[in-house]
Amino acid sequence: MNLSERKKTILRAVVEQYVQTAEPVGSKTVAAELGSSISSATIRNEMAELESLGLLEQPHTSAGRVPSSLGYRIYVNELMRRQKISNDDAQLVNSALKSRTPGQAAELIDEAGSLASRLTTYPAYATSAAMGVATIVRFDFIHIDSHTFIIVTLLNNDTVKNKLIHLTTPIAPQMLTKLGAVFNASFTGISEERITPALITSTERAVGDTTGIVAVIAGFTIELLCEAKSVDTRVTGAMNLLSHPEYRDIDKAQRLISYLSDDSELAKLPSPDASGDIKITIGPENLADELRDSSVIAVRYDVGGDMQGLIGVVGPTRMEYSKVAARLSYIAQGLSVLLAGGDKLQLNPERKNSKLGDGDIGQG
Amino acid sequence: MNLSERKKTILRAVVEQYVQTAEPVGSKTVAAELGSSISSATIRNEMAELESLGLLEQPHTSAGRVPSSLGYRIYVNELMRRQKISNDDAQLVNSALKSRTPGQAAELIDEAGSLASRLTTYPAYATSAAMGVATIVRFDFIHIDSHTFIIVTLLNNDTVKNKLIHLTTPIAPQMLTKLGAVFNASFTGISEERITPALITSTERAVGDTTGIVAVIAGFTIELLCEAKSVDTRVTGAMNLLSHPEYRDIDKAQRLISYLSDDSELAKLPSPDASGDIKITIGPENLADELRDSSVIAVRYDVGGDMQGLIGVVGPTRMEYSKVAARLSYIAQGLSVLLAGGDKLQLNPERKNSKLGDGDIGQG
DNA sequence: GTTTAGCACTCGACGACCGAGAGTGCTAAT
DNA sequence: ATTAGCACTCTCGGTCGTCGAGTGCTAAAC
Repeated sequence: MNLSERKKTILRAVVEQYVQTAEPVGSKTVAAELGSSISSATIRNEMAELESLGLLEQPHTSAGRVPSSLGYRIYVNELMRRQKISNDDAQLVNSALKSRTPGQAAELIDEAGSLASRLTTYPAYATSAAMGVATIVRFDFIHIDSHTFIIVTLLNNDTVKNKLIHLTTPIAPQMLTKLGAVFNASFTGISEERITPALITSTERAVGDTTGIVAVIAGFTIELLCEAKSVDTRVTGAMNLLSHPEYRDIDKAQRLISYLSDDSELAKLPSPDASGDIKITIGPENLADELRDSSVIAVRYDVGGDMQGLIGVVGPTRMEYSKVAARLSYIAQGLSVLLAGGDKLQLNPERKNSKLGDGDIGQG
Repeated sequence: MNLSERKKTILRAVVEQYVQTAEPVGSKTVAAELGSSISSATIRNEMAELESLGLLEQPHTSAGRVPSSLGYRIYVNELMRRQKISNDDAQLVNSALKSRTPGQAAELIDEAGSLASRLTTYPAYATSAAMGVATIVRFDFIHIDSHTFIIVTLLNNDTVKNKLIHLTTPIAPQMLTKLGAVFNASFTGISEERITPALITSTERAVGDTTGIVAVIAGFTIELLCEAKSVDTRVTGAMNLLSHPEYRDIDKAQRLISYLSDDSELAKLPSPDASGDIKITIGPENLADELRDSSVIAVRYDVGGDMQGLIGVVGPTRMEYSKVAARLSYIAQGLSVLLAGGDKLQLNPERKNSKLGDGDIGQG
């Protein structure tokens, strides 16, 4: 959109003022804002033109102007000044993320979501990092007693999953050893859909299993791999909505909140194309009807390999886009570093209570 | 409280009517309700007496009556008719609880909380079953490669926890074996506070550890045991509040919601004394100021041994106490059965995809 | 003595009305 | 092209009066 420099200045002033006060802004206010280099009358003319261009709207005659969603779009694309996250907030993010024990990816992501919602005062959503293809790297079967053993599996994303199995019929330790050998030979490095009934039957024959234990372990494996592949989305701080005037209408707030609690809908939320990218969708740009007068800001974080996730917030179109974007990116960046950086344990004989990964996240 | 039969009938009618309509109920309405066996004038007199007894209140002259919290108390103690859960709802609970893979206690409890909130339309809270004393039954260390190994621990509540450790300095498989022997000898069967620095130092000396690896494993153990002992409370369906007229006032709703998001406050919520018991606290009976005009219904579930948990809902004093209590008990009962019933795996060569525990919950 | 019909009274809810104030668009002067 | 001035418009907040639900009281009926 080709706007005169003055129109841009005015549009920016209107947006920024409105974002702060949530009330239609009039020509006089803008004039004051702009240091009275131009009179309110001139601004009135300009604002009328901006309105006919579809960038501003009037709630009613004799009210000030409010940015239209197109207006916000122009603002976001061309007018917005990039903001840096404040030191205090950066500190907060760093310490919150680091307080989580590494290796607990899911919790780390939850924490990131909660941070996002606290730092922006909007509901936040975070999806767990999904991996392209999940496989098992290694199986171990730990014999506890004649009726009990533990399955321990190491996945290709460096997480360990286990399951305690109680049996009604006894199982011999030798059988477990045999199972271990066979599973490590045939079930490692393959994706979930390659664990076929045929594979299971042939494995049963190989170890001479007539009890169905092979099928149970295989079933557990499939479950694990599915779970590792699936993204699940968590929403935090939904009630933050209530503190914003556009959601004073309880029904409106409730509609949005219930939309946000629907996992299948959540999956359709906009997502940026590249890592670190910020995707902003404003009002009617959103596909979902429920988001027609809300905006969504999402950033992507990557975790080496082909794992990646999303973290974003939902709020009124009247949003501090710049601030929110800065904070989200910072959190996403921190997540990437912590998740990808690995949690190599630096042993240190001096210290008694070794704590993990003290690397800095580094500000962006 | 000694009330004439007629007063009881009237009080019950007022409570039940008010619970349904959320509007002050007048003498005429009660008369209609009671099949016009008594006139509205008589009821007016009775209601005036009930008011002077402190069981009813008038929002203002010339409005109908509303139960006072004392009124609700009498209703709950003496007047309420026990309700049974509907078949549909019982079905819903059964299938929802059973859909969770057993052994995942935390998820099961989450599901129970979510059920409670859906079935009652109020925010629900559920605490994980806490065990009196947590100890480790067994350690296993799985050697992956020279710099990596897995800690697998079996706790006395039959859960398995693991952690993947990446080292910057190599570790020999023999060392792991030695560690296994020592940890199983000295760190099993003891509670967290008995893992002292002295014990750690002596263990380090016993295995000849100069790298601090013993301290790391001990630290992990302490963390685990603390985690196992701690109860954590989850709240679900907080936004359900919004659909009830007493929380139309956004600020009021927000106050309560933010109260419910405070873990330390949550711990103070009322809890029943015995398993299966239902504890109902009405309005000002609640200790917390934020709950002064809300009611809390909580039921306890037990899981063998000394593990137990809580599941409850928070809502306006104008609550369908009977219905809510019935549903909560049913859910708690289901939880108890599923959690305590153990998840013995019945092997069955016929079936390919063995599923677990199909026992019925049984209606109560 | 208890119950009931009748009636005057009270008080909040709802809608109409009105003035104040903010902001606009237009016109004419700079 | 900009600006001062002005008439006009529309919302917001307050006041006022009506309406209706519900009460308490009194007196009659059972």
